[in-house]
Parts: sequence; C-alpha cells; structure tokens
Amino acid sequence: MRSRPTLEDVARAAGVSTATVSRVVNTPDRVRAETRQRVEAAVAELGYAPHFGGRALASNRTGTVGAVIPTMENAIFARGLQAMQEELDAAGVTLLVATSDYDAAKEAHQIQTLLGRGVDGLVLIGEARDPAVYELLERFEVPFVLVWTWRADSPWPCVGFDNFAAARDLAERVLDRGHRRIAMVAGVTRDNDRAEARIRGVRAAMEARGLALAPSAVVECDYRIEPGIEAARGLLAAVPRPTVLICGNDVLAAGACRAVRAAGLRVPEDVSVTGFDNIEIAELLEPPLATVHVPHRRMGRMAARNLLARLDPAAGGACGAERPASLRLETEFLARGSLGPAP
Amino acid sequence: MRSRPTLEDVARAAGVSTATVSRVVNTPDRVRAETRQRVEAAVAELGYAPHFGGRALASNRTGTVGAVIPTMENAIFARGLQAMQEELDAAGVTLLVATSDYDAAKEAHQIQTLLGRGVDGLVLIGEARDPAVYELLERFEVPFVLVWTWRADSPWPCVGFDNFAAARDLAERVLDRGHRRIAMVAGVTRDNDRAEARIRGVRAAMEARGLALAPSAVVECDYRIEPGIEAARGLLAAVPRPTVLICGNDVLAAGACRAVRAAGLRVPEDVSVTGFDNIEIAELLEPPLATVHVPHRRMGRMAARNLLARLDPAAGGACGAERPASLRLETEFLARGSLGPAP
DNA sequence: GTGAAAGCGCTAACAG
DNA sequence: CTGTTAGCGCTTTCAC
Repeated sequence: MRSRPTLEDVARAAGVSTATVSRVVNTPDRVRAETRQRVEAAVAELGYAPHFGGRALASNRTGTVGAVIPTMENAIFARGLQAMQEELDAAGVTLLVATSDYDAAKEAHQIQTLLGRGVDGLVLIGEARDPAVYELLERFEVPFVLVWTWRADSPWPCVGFDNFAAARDLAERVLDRGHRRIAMVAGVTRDNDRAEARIRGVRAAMEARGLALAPSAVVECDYRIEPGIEAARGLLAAVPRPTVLICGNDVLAAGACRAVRAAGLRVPEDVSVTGFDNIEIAELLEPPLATVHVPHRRMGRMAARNLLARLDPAAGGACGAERPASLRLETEFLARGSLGPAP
Repeated sequence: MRSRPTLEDVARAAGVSTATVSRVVNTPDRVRAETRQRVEAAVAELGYAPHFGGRALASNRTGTVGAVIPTMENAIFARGLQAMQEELDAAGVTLLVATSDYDAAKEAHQIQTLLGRGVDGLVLIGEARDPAVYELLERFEVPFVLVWTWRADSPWPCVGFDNFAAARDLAERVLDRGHRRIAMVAGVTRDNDRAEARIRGVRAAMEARGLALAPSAVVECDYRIEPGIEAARGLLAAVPRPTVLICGNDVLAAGACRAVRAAGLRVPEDVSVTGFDNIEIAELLEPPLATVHVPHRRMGRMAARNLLARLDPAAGGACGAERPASLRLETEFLARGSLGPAP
C-alpha cells in the first residue's frame, strides 16, 4: 500500500491495539517498555506520522498558536516572532503567522481565520481594537496575549512596554540637549495605540517644560521610508525650521535622515533625528541613529511562555480561569550620533 | 449551550440536513437560494464556524501550505513570504512558516513537522538537501516548489533565478571598473547552493579574464553583520590589499563597509564593496550599496501561483501528475556609490 | 498495562 | 436540489 500509514496499520504491524499505539505516541510512560519498543519499531518501519486532522478532531486541540502582526516588512516583528517560535517549538507548539497591514478590519478578519483554523492561543499586537473582536475571542474561549503594549490598568494580559513612558523619556533627552523647536514624524494613530502613546509621551515631556507640541508639528504617516521622507520634507519647510525630528520608528527616522540631507542640511549639526525600535539599520546609518531599544526578542519569548502556561492542560485547560500576569518590560534610550545639541 | 456549534446544530436550526449545510459553506451555488438563505441565517445566528480538524479529516486537505525559510532576520525572506501570502490568501489558503537557521538538519525537521500538520504544499528555499528529504516529499505526495534558485536541468520545479549567472555578471561589472585584486566575503556554502553558486560565478568571470580567485581570498561566514565585519577585516589585512570586496549578500556588505571604515579606509575610494539581494538598507547606506536586485516579491507571488495550480483539484489533484513548469526570473545589477573604479 | 469501542465534526458518494 | 449514510484517523473512557 502506497498511501499514508494510519494508527491502525501500526497497531496491526506491532500486534497491539490502536489505543496502545496512541499511548506510545502521546504518553509513552504509560506503556510497558517492551511493548513500547515493539510499537516504536513499527512506527519507524512504516514511517508513521500522526494525522493532524484526526488528532485535532479527537482531542479538540491543534498544538497551534496564531499571531497577527502588522507587517513582515519591518524586521523587528519578524525577529520577535522568531524568538517566540523558538520558545513554542520547545513545547511542540507551532506558530501560525498572519499580517494585518496596520488595518483593523484586516486584523479582525485574520483573527477569525486563525480561530477557524483552531488555534489554541493567540498573540496580538497592541490593545486598540473593536470590542466585538474581544467578544469573539471570549466566545471562542481562546487565551490570548497582547504584545508591544503595556499599561497598568489594561483589562487584558499584556507582555510589552509602556510606549508613553518610553517616548516621554526620549523627548526628555532631546530637551536636555537644548532642543525647543521639535517636530514629529509619527505613525498613523488610527487603530494604533502605540503610535498614539508615543505622540502623547513626547507632548507630555514638552508640556512639563512649558512647551507645546503644535498639531502642525506632527505629521502622521505609514511606517515606510518614502512617506517618512515626504513627511520630514514638509516639516523641514516650516519657518522657523525644527531643530529635531522625533520619529515614530526607525524606518521613518531613516527616511527623515534622507530628507534632511536632500534639503542640503546635515544630521545632526543642522537637524537632529531620533527613531524608535532599534532595528538593525539604526546602527548602520551614518550617523548612527539615536533611538529607543525595544526588547523584542524577550517580548516574544515571554509572550510565548505566558500563552503556554495557559495552554497547559495541567494548569487548568484553555479556559484561563485565573487572570494571568501581565509583564512590563523595560526599554532603553540609546544616545547615538544622529542626536546632537540644538544648533 | 455554551460550546461551539456544529454542523448538526446549524442543520437542526435551519431544518435541513448536515449535507446541505456543508454545501452552503463549501459550494453555495449547488443549493437553492431560498434554502441557502435559511441556512446562512442559522449560521449567523449560532455564530457557526467550521471545525478545522473535522474538515481536514473528512476532506484530507487543510488549505495550508508550508514554507521553510532560513531566517526571518533577513527581511528579504519575510517580504517574499508576504507577497506569497497575499496570493495564497486570495485563494483561501493559509501559509505556515518555519525557519531552519541555515541548518540542513533543522530544515529536514521542519519539513517533517509541516508534513505532519498536513500541509497541502510546500515552498522550500534552494535545492541542496539530503535525497532522503526529497524521498519523504514524494512519499507524502505533497507538491512543492523551490525558490531562490534556478538551473536549467533541475529535476524539481523552481521559481527563482540563476545565482551563478547573476554573480558572474556582477563580477564582470567589477572587472570592467579595473579591479584585479578581488576578495570575497561569501556565505557559508555547506548545504547552501546559492552561496556556492555565487562564488562560482565570481570565479568564472575572473577566469574568463585570465585571473584566479585564490582560496585565501574567499572567506565564508554566517549572513550576519558581525561575522561580515570580522571576515572583511581579515581580507583587508592581506598584502597587497584587495581593491574590492564582493559580498555574498547585502548584510555582509554592510558589515564589510564598516570594516573598511574601521581600518581607516574609504568606500569606494580605497576599497569598493558590493552586495547581493538589494534589501532596503542597501540604498540607505552611505555610500549606497552596489548590489544585485532579486525580485523577491515576484518570486513569492509566482511560487504561490505555481503551487496553487497544482493544489487545485480541478487541475488533477495534489498528485502533481504533470511536471509543472519552472520559472526563471531575471536579476538586475544595480551600480551604486559603493563600487568605484579600482584605485 | 492493554484492548474494545464510541465518538469528535465534517465531507462525499449515492439515492431519491 | 436535498437527505442518508458511511467513514476520515485519532483519542479516550471503560472494562478487563
């Protein structure tokens, strides 16, 4: 027979029942060593591998967790996932990744798709989403964890950092260097609590020193190079010109640096630029980019652990009866060449 | 009842059989409009979503294709996947991604995991792998496509480009600029036909002009910044010093640029540097990096189509009876500031 | 420690 | 166009 061997084939070959083979595969210690070896030999001989669908149907678990990230274009999400995957792999759990392109409707759709595929848990980025989505999640009784965000009174389990505090801290460093004319190339705040919190953080730092961040000094744009260049160009045309461009992330900051140069100015002598995330290019740019380091690997790893703890049947099943602990991670401001004193 | 509704629940609520509900879900046109509406109402009312395991078991298909990429750290793979995913999404197929960390054993393991999860198809990178893996693939009768590689006489369906030709072409451009002392910061060739082909390409171009690429002028290292810096540093210490560092990819080239500067030299006045891939940072570096553009998005898209064509039951099922066409994509050399004339 | 047997939820013949 | 019915491969009581 050419087709895929089943439990029954193995059972027949080993001269045992299907139940025993199942035990050998899932709970080897509950089988006598001698029997187990016979079964394992048959498994190896036939090249048996359990059928995913059959298992999912009978056990009502898939050994899969899903993640919906905004995009794979920004390597920082991909890296966080990689760390997460390593942690999950160790537990025999597979990660299913979907992207939303920073679009709330797409995200909701992807979540539904993942739930439809029977994921046992879910990792989502940020907190801002339609209440209906949270209701859906509860209805399916699928445990989930939010990453890239953290605030003290969130009703949901988070493994992330305080975007507001991190941005405020960064802005304080900028202010410490004498900058007063500050402009922001921000991410799109719609459906994005992180982008919004970063603006609020900068504004709070300024107001604490009696300065205001004028609405006209903040431009929101997609987290991509070209929009970043465009936005920065507009801001640099203001009179008087800002002395620093605080950017919503490193990609925008890379664009801002180009725009500064395209305007015949120098970074940081004429205009300073700061980023956020500390992606790899931050250090490769010339001058290297001052930014906020986000512990993306640790975040991924801890998110995985959080979820695994609630998936473990020993810990009370997938119901997540007990409120799982949120985790606040620290960010770190990295002073680098792109941030200089105010001219 | 709190628990998840089943087909039968819907059937009862709509006063039809389970078969009809199944048809409404899968092949709506085969159901009378009136009946369909009744069923759809019941589906909406109960919040029914098909159970993945049940479906997979009954139909023996999962609507999933798997991909094993070396790493997510390099955004270029992630981007290719994104394009692929978009194409697959349109066909209602989900992409399952795994990473191998450029390790053949890990890759084999990931392939097995994916097969175990019942993927309907696979996307793999490159051609070099243990024959046992190809046998496994055939045994499971799962269609697969190889990307990032292409050669005329490959026995497997490929959607990629000719690494050898692309590297030879690049080396010719380098030679055209008068360079004679050429050194290479190459990727690790073990289990990596692309890295190997790129070295061969450079060597072929040199030999065609009566030059030799000495083994000591080629250093293999992991595709990461730090090893790239280290390797370049070693090569720059040679006497006489090479006038150009041809790098296995853009990440290594970024490292090489740093090493050149760290040695107190200038790019490209003292030492030219070239990359491969054309990732985003290539254009952001100062000077911008001369490199080979790889059509990663198109590659992802076309690979998806190739696979979908063989997945489509109308096209003969998953058996892939007819040999599917390989596709050769073109690369393009991008002359940029990091490549200058030989000093 | 092991076996028998009853489903898990769905699809796909086949009949009507 | 719709219903009946027989599994798909596996897990999981419950006996033995």
